[in-house]
Amino acid sequence: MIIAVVGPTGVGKTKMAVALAKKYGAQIISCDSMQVYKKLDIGTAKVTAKEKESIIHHMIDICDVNADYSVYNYQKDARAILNKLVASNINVIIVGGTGLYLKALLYNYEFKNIEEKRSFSEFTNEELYEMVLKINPNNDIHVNNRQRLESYLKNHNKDDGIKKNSELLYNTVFIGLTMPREKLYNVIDSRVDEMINGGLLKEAKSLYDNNTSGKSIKTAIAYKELYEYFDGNLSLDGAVDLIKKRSRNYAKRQYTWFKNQMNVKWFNVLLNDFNTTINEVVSYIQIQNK
RNA sequence: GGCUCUGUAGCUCAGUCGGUAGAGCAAGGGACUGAAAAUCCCUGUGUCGGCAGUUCGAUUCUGCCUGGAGCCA
Repeated sequence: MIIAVVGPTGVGKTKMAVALAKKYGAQIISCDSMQVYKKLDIGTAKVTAKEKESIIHHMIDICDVNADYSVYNYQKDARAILNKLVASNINVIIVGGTGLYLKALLYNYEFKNIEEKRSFSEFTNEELYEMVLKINPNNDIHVNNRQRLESYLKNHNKDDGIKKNSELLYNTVFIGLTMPREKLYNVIDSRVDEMINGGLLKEAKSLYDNNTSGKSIKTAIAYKELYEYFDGNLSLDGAVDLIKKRSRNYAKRQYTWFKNQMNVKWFNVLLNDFNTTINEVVSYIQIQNK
């Protein structure tokens, strides 16, 4: 049995995953693009040893903060684990908020091995767009989306359109956790405050002092803003507000993905009565497995 | 008390030489195959502080009232 627990940041996915893992004797595979990195603990809301409740968690702390980890690596690594667990008849709970990683793990996404790393810095957006159009006349990547245009040009192999109908490869029950938007935003805001009070500044400062500056730092919300603060470009309050804002924006994007990319059954999370939510989810899973 | 500036979208502000307004951010929706906690797309009617005057017509000019900021006493 494979269960995927999805939803925006801050809804309680970690807690739900552990509860379900205990219930079904399952192991957990994390599906989070930032929790794969070591040393990014507080800011990524990584599960603590205590929260794990001795459930086995995979795909957390698997690479160096300075490493360049991507969906390509994730798919390879996570599938290896998933296949092994499935073969051993062990139940699996996949939890995480990184939609693309989840999809790459469970659907027929295919990535090529890239040898040469081409640079496209000499081209304008329009030129890149034309280049993509030549390869794929049905291209629907927007001209302004340079990042994706470059990515397409780097990764496509002649005559194969990157886009394929995505097909689910593993029989999976998708559980989505949600709550009213306003409530979620309040939870996110106060969670950021808790992180700050819980040692996030110290964690980020020690990375900063060690000149840690990989892709992870540039991408991860909280770290990139605190680096701006350490550099003197932002006040502490300004940085904290930015972290909150970007976390909220991120949560909204997560909803868009999970609502439209996969068939998710949504459950409203009751903050003061999480057990009720757990029971609802469990009874839904029971029905699905009949 | 006097002088000056100011009150326009949830926020910061533009603007209309008089014909009822527009950006950024927020917010909402969407896309997504190697940065994905990323990147990008779409969506802007709001008594233009209140009342009155001038005018065919005022958010725009004038007067008064009122909220805010500063300077002088």
